[in-house]
Amino acid sequence: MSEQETVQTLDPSGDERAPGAAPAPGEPLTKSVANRLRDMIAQDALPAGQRVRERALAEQLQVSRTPLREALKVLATEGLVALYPNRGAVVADPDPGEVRDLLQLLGVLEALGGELACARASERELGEIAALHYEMLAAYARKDRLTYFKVNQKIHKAIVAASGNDSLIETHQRINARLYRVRYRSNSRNTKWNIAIEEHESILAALQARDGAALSNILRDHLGSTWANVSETFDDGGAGAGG
Amino acid sequence: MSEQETVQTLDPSGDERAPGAAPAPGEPLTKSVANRLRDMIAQDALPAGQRVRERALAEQLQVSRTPLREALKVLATEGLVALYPNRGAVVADPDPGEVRDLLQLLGVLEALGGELACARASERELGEIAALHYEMLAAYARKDRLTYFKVNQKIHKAIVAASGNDSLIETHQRINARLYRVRYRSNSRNTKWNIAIEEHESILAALQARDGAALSNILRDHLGSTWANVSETFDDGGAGAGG
DNA sequence: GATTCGTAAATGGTATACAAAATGATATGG
DNA sequence: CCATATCATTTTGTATACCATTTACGAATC
Repeated sequence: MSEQETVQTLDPSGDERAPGAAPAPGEPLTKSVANRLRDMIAQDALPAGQRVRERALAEQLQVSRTPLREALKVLATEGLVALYPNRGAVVADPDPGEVRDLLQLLGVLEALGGELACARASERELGEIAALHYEMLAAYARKDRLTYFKVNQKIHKAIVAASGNDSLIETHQRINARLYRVRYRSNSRNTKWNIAIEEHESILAALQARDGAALSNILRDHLGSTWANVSETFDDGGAGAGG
Repeated sequence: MSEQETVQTLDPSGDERAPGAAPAPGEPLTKSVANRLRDMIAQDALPAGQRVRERALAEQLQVSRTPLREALKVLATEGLVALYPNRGAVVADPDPGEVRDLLQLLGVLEALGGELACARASERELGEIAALHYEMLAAYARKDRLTYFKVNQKIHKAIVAASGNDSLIETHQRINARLYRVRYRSNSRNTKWNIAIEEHESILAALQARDGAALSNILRDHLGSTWANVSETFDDGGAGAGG
């Protein structure tokens, strides 16, 4: 029960919005449904690899098949589900190689984000990131893995957001969403927690020094460490880890 | 007339496939329609900023509104059209700032692609890229801007493809598609053609030397040059160019 | 003459109905 | 007992119909 409660608060966007069926007025159902599906995937209400039955899900969400199908097309474009012609949709279940590729991609996205953030971020933004950093340290001290994970996500999101590059921000969000579940799973088993903390100290230092080149390198390496952790959570120990 | 003929051969995918209404058997209409819409946008059959009338376009494409609407949702997710609730879809018309952001993003994507390509590309792949390079030089010698543009696109696509990172390849393709029209327009007016050629010589040299770090930097700078050219094609000379 | 309000036409949003394909069960033959 | 073919059921794909919202046009009023 408490497990369910905890998971329900998971939110890849990092924003705290009502997860229930509270459609914004005037908002198209397709968009609302797509948001709800993303949450359901992040929370494992739609587990990876599971087939999606349109009628059943439409009934569950209290909408017709039309907006649900449109939403599934959107999620498929985002890579969160896979569409098989005449055989429906399946929640994406990335294999180790794909996760590795995505993390590599995320690495350069965050590297650019950090570089731009150093050049453009306001003192207000840097202060907020520092605050999140200390929030994260607090969660680490309490060994509160869930809070740590959420705050950690917020930090990386905040750094990229400070870049001011909207296309980068959106792409980063998109790729990150595809990795959300895998990273969440990895977070609950990660044994090299202290290393991640050390790297985050470097991140904050470079950011506050506005050393874009340094931050860029650190962030890329940091995502490399993430792969090292995530790959351990795969049964085969991480096929394709070499490179 | 010849202008139309020329434009009809434009193809952001770089592949030579039939542009007409030749739906693959068993392929969902949504996918087919989405492909056709992408082509129409690339070819200016759907000009940037133009409103999309669902009923008229559905009739023109000989499909019902349902698959067309699903395709529009996909294109909107890709950033090729903008959706306004209850007011329909408009073909995306990126402003200078957005183009600059997209090129910056494309720069790091290609930088990663080049770095990985140096490490992983087969001799066969390197040979093909070299061949494309000389094709490009031929087009340059003939001052054949259209061929130059298409081959240039193929080169960059081939480099990223040689990275072996599927997520990177797809993301690159996605971002590139959003820039296609703007870059095509820029290509036909570009006055610094020789600079681009010189940069491409460096690209090929670094690639053949498998110098990933060098290629990475060159590609990022190359996209910076692209922005320098593209920004000139905006009426205001490129607002937001500073940074 | 300009502006505002009202009405009508058009457009997008959603639901439903129908058609085609795939899945699974069952029966039949080896 | 297993393999295979056939048929019923289920599910997806597409088209159409209906409703809500927006927008354009015109008339009435200030």
